[in-house]
Amino acid sequence: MRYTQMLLPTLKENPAEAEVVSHRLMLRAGFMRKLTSGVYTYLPYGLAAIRRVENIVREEMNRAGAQELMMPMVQPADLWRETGRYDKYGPELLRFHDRHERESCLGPTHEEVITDIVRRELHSYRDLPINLYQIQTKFRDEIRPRFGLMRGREFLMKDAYSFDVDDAGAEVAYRKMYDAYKRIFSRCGLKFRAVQADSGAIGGSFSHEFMVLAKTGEDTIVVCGDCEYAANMEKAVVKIAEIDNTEPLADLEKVETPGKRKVDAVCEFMGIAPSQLVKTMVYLADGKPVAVLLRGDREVEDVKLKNLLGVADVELAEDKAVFDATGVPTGYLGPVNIPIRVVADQEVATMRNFVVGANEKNYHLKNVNLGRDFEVEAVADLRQITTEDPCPQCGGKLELTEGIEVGHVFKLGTSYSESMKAVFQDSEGQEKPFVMGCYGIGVSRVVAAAIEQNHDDNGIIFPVPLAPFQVVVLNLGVNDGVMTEASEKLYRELQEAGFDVLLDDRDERPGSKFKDADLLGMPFRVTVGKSFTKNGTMEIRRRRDGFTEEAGPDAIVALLKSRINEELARS
RNA sequence: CGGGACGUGGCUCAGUCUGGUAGAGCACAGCGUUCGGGACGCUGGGGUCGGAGGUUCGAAUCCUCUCGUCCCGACCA
Repeated sequence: MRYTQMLLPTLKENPAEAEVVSHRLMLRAGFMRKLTSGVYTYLPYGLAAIRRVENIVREEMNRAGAQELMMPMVQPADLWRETGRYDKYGPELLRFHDRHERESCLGPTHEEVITDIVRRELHSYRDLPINLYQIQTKFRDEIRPRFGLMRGREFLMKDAYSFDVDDAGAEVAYRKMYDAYKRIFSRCGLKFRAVQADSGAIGGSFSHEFMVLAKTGEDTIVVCGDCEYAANMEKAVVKIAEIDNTEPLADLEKVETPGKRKVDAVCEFMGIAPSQLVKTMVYLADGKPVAVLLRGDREVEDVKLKNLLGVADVELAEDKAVFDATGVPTGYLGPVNIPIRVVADQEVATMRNFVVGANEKNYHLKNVNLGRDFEVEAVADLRQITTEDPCPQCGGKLELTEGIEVGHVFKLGTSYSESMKAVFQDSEGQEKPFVMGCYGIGVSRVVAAAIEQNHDDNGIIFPVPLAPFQVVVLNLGVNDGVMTEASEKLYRELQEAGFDVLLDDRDERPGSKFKDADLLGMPFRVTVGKSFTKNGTMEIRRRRDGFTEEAGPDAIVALLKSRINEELARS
């Protein structure tokens, strides 16, 4: 491609609307332009990057035995009513009426449509297993679109759906997709982890999120430096050391602690460590107060609490709500004779002779013990994991990192097939619902994530497999016949050698061309400039680290080829 | 939906408090010089100041309403 013929509008300045790196760089590098909130036009350069991801996804899906099809974006409400989701889905589902007043919606996902197709066309166990996928634009009317392509309302997604005769088959299908996803993200040159996700009511371990590791991620994840373990912060299992605490139980003692409400203040006043104190946090679980006990230096993990209590929502109670529920001001709460439900983090059960609030203003209790002085309704893992905790799988050292969810694999079971009466006959002639799985990849989000993970102050640094062009050739002498001829020749030769190459043939000053080349992030740059005039050599520069070398016109194609292969071999 | 900020030429912004005939830089067009890390000079084109209503002799500026965008939170995967 010639730069002079390409719509590639780069911006010198940061657009005011973009905050995060990928968003900023995608606008600056002429990837896309916004039409309205969360909705973008993909310009040629951005589309080319998306196509790279698409092709990798397509190849690996096909390799895994899935078949591509394409489903409609406009879907009838009745289909969604069959699964009850037309009402349940919420305002993210964009609903509208067509000219005949038929209720319709824009597909945010396609379980209903695919299940409809399969129930119409497949009737026998002989047709199974099958895995169908599409790469298509989805629309979700997000509450707050943000970060450009990271959370748009319209986005490109690959979604696959598997249908099997039984659970065992579905698990095989799941595993195949899990493996395919690992190949896909590896081929994209991304650093990622597959983390166990909450599989909700279905249970088991059949839901994984694929997270690209990058600072701007929307989720915090815990990864082990020594093994493969990775989990969402909310789900990370805290494994506490087995302590055989044989410290003798001491007598309960009431201590005056005037004005000491915060953990630190109480500890300092009493001369103890926060690890010897148990704090009492009052939460409203679906509006009803529950006290949560945990060690003074720990934090409650809301999701774990929510799951334990089996409620839809938990929130930390305001001071007033706490007082209304317990008659005690915050800061002096404790589990002894508290009038509300009490649950405790597992760690509390290993502690002895600890300090708690006395449920009386300006007093705390010393030498309190679970079982002797109070009882709790449940003991469970309720706190946030920390980097001091051991890896729950191998005991290794944990790290916290941010992650961007780019893929999700999920075993669905029979919930959709049952509600939509999608059945087949098994080998004994029995009617059975299909056992389903669904598998998504946010294609446009992968591009954003790749940029989040691969950039520097000057712009994007594309991994070779995702780069719209592997090479940019800068002709610094468009008005110089010799340089232009050499550039054109190189451009042709590189194309013939199978590269995607951009020839910067604009009549611009060298500085502008260098800046744009860096911004656009192609892995290699070849400059035909003054060193060519002087001694007949061209310069190859690697975007990633600035490594630069010179070669003559006869050697340059071969050299570039080997450098690119090196890059491909790195990941 | 709560909290905050902002809408002025294609882009980044000043001007708004204190009303008095719309500015800068970049980009664009022409000419000249320049040419290996976003050059310089001269000339030029381009703006219903998001929209509507109001106050006023006079509104980008003050008031009311409205539309849109971004950020934080809740929400979602």
